[in-house]
Amino acid sequence: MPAHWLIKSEPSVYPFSQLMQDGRTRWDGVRNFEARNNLRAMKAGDLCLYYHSVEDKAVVGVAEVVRPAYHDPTARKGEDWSVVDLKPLKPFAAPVPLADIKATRALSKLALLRRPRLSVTPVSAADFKLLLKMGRTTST
DNA sequence: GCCAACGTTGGC
DNA sequence: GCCAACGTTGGC
Repeated sequence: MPAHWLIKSEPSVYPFSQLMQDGRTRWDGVRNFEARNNLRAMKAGDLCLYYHSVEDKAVVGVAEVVRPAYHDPTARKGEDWSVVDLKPLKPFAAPVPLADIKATRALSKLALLRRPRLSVTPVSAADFKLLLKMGRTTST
């Protein structure tokens, strides 16, 4: 059973469409201890909801972890940060806006709502499934 | 080890 | 563009 996560990116920095074009990317630049620890808990095959912060404020797709955590080559010398490699899986047929997530009682425990500044958060299997459904994206 | 100051994030 | 929230840093 793969675990589920939600990762955030500002679309002006690295949108999901760019991940689609690239086919694969190194998820670098995470500089928060808790987010880093979440990255380190990821396994190949885990599924990540891709959330666009700031400009879109919507979940826009699903990505898959293709390489588990390794040292972030963009970290300053001596600093201990991690990255994973991701590939795009599916764009949402209907992006799910933050406002809809907030309006959905069943999602009230979602870490995105409770820890809005954390860039890598775990998602329960049930919440993941519901968000896929809200995004009208059936299979991964 | 506490806590004030600072920087960053991200919703509004 | 503003500002609240919060993680991090550094002086004491």
